[in-house]
Amino acid sequence: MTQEETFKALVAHCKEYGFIFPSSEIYDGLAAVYDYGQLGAELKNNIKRYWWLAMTRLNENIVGIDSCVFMHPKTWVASGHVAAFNDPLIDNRDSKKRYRADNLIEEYLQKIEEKIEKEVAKGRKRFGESFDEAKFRETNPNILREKAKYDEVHQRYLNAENNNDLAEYKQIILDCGITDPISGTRNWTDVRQFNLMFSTQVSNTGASDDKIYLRPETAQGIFVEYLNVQKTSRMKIPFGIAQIGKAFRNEIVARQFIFRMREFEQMEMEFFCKPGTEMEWFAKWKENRMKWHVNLGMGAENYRFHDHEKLAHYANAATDIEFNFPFGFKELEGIHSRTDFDLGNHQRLSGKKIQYFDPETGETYVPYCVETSIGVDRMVLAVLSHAYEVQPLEGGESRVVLHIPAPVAPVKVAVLPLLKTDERLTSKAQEIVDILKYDVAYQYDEKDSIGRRYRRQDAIGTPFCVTIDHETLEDNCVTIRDRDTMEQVRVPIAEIHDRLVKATSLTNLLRNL
RNA sequence: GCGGAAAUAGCUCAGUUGGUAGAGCACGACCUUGCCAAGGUCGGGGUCGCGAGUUCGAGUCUCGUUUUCCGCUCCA
Repeated sequence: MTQEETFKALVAHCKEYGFIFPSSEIYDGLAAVYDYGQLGAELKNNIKRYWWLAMTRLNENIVGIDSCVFMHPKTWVASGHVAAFNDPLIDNRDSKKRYRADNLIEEYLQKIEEKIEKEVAKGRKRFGESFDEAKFRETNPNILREKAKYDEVHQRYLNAENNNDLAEYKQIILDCGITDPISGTRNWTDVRQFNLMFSTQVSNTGASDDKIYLRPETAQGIFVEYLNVQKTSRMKIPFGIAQIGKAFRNEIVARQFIFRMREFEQMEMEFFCKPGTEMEWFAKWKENRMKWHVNLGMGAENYRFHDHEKLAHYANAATDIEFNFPFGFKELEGIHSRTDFDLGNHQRLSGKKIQYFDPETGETYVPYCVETSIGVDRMVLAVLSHAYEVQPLEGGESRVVLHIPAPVAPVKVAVLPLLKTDERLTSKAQEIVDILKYDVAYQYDEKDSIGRRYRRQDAIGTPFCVTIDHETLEDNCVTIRDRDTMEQVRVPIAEIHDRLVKATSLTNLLRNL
């Protein structure tokens, strides 16, 4: 299978076995929205737990919070989201290219200015020393014509911008005869606003400006709670605040399964430090985060850093951790040095002092911030796409197996009586379930042949199968079958609890960090 | 958003020139079997994505629409 076919097979597999479903499928689905099923939810929760414990328990100076999707509208003015993502866009049907409508008009105006300057230059050449530029500009008919055109279009453009009048943008483009620089045609679509942020309104204010946004990132929840957390936790710089939560972005094109969804989940940590030390922390968190990823055991060669050359409006250093997805190396996590951009802007807009008094040096400053930001859904996709294998077996057969790292696998162990018709075996199996169920996610299965049951567990990534056979009744031992090697070992029932907990809990993963 | 392709049972698919919707797997019951997807019998499950149109008659032809995939585009 090609990588593309494998990816399609994975998507189908996720649906068939209850990991991930297209949302609202009975109504034909909703584009780029997916629901997590019974197994996907367990997998996702385990991944979140791994991150949360690695952040908040392994670092004494990091605490976790849970802030709301709804935030005061000024938040998004402070963060720069309102200003940065309101572009009116237009497509040319012939070249299939998309442009910012305002840029097209500005370029047109610029060309008029150039024409005027050209005319002025001509006049200067013609009249030489005696050239009166000011008078020439006021009297030359060519210039006056261009100037009038410029003023009219400019005024309409400003009005359109102020009123956010999309139809007027298009009318200006049509009236000015602006053509596509590539196709040279005027075959334009309507102008559309692609605002990144979803909005809704709170209805109890009665005001006309009661629009609020669904947060496009969880980070701002951390920034606006910075003062509360810093004071109540008695944290001293440097310290961090972690959060897991939903975020919403109205992507123009949301595709590639759960890689880019309009509703998604983030795990973000903002680490506050003294200005001037941010590059040290940036380097430390790069290393720390990469270690967290590689520690999952999916192969260090499948990760790489990608440093940003073009920096976002808030950053003075930025890198991505990319993962080798079936469709290539793509961003899995971002690590940004955000300076004091966010806290500084919140201080300015809220009028609240967001400053830290350093008791050791006696300095007062707005802390700098290093952010680690990872998409939970992308992490789920990384795990699933790495885990999926159609493995050839002896005799020309094959099995579909998910090599999910045991500590994040949705089901850790399957308890299987060899025969369902022998009550001694099924009751023994129930005893084993009772031993395991408080600490280990399990499935009990007595249906179909033992081989078929093993394959079913392989398909959902269960790392271990415990099988109860007739010998068990004699020697109180069971076999534990390994998902990846398909090998079996015989183990006393008294040992299985500790053995399985050790092999599947997050604890050992965390110990290696 | 533009262009191309696709949509039939839970899954993978077949369905002839337009003429009574099928297979395998899966699912349920029973029989047989028992360590890597065994066999048998019986059974449940589909307004053929949705909506119009053409036609005596549409899974099949036409148009629209939704969703998915691919390419472009976008992605603090």
